[in-house]
Amino acid sequence: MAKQPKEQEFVQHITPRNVDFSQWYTDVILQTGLVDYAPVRGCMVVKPYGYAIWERIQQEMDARFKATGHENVYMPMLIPESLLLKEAEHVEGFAPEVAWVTQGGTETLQERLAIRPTSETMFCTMYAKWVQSWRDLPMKYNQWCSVMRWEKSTRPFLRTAEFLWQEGHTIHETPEEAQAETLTMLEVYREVSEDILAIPVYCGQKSEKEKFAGARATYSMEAMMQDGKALQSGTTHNFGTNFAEAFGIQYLSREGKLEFVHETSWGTSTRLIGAIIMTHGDERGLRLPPNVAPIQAVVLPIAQHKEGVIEGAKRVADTLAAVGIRVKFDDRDTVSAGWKFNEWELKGVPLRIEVGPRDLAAGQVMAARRDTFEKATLPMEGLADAVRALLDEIQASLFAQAKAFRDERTTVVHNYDELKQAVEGGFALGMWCGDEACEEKVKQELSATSRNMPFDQKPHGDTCCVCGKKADKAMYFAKAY
RNA sequence: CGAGGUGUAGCGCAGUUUGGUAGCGCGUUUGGUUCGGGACCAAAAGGUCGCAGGUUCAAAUCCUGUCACCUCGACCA
Repeated sequence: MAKQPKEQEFVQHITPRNVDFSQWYTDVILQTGLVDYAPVRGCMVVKPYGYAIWERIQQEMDARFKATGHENVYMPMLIPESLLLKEAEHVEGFAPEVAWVTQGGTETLQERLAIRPTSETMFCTMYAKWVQSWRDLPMKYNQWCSVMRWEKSTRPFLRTAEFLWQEGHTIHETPEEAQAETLTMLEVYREVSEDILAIPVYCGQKSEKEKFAGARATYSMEAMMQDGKALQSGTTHNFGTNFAEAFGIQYLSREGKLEFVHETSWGTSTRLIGAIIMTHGDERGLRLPPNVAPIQAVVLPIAQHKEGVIEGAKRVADTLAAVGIRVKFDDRDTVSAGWKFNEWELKGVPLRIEVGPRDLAAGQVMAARRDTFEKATLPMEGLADAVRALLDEIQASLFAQAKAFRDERTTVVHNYDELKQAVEGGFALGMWCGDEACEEKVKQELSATSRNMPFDQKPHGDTCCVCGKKADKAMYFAKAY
């Protein structure tokens, strides 16, 4: 084989993750072609392979949004300053990182326009116009868009100045409905994270200190990365009537009285891609769970210059594609088979299927798993079912590995010493008195933060793991991205 | 945004201390041989040394500024 392909970068070795996790992450995202750095500070270019993963996440999320009664809309990217100023806590929270448009063409604008850091204010403005009666409620809208936050330090997928996300915004008649919506969407996020991305998460409520600017209550799902740090990978908020009061979103109730609506919002972003990388990746690169992988199986003809091999391998690929498996048929003759093995391993394709002359003669194929590197011969007969079963197994195995890692590094702590030790490379679950001073102390001294308060945890005693005072809530603490 | 580090060919790097013709490996192009885990031989092409100023007869090398990336803090999704 004389010629080599353009995709040269794949030759480079990846820094082992246990040596320098940050460098490993950078190596992986660049070498797998997920993203490239943009000529604009803090911005990333999402390349085809990275965008394909995002499209898979979108498909899974969007189907569940529809199934829970939401519709997609699109709001403008520019928000007049006056709108942004209406909810005091909200402005205060976002002001430091808003980018402004001050000029249109050659004219200086009368009122500057914010490039949306989030769209609560825009949705509220429109909802105030659209709602008249209790019969108009609920309104449950979502939008897929990008937002901009002028961040000081950035990393592709984890924190960038502009990022892709979805933001759901809903308004309801009663506090109970709004609360149910907030928790339902958190459950949708958990399901996508665990069932599709194979990322186990801790769901719970944020502390007062950590909640969203303008929210009455914020909930999050927190995933553990392979360096033991927490990644907040989805949030839902119950605003109560905070924004409704600021924006005058009122309706005539069943009793004929003017009432404020109860509002929620919820979001997940391309940060989830960062979570996939840092949860599953290894020394060879990405490991994509089959349910989110743009390519679930790559079919490689082996010794493809020999007669009938390409045709035989193509039939295998077609068989799998016919039952809906996402297959890539790689018959490039410009690189060796060994080259392709390494390239697809780097890109994290869950299953590699080799079809050579000997396999074709024997009526079988060779299947190699990306998660365990195990190889098995599969008979041609009933191949699609066998491949499906293998993909399911890989999906389950990646989740199990991630969960075992997380559970092993989650420590129940009873006092400050245990807390201190636990947040070095993992999560601490302890009782907390609810005092912000304790969070501040942990942040200052241990550079860890409160993550969330689990719903389903029984208290492990009743003394705060930070100050020792009486406590009635459980709280996860961890260093976080 | 604070402290430290890096920026030289598509990629990875040497050269900078002590200023004096721009180097190496991989990749790329062409020809040939190979082909079940990153092939081999031969020839060739490829760089205003991150960017902008300054010092000097002369700057990759010294000075100033600036941008990007990496590490550790602060802030946040």
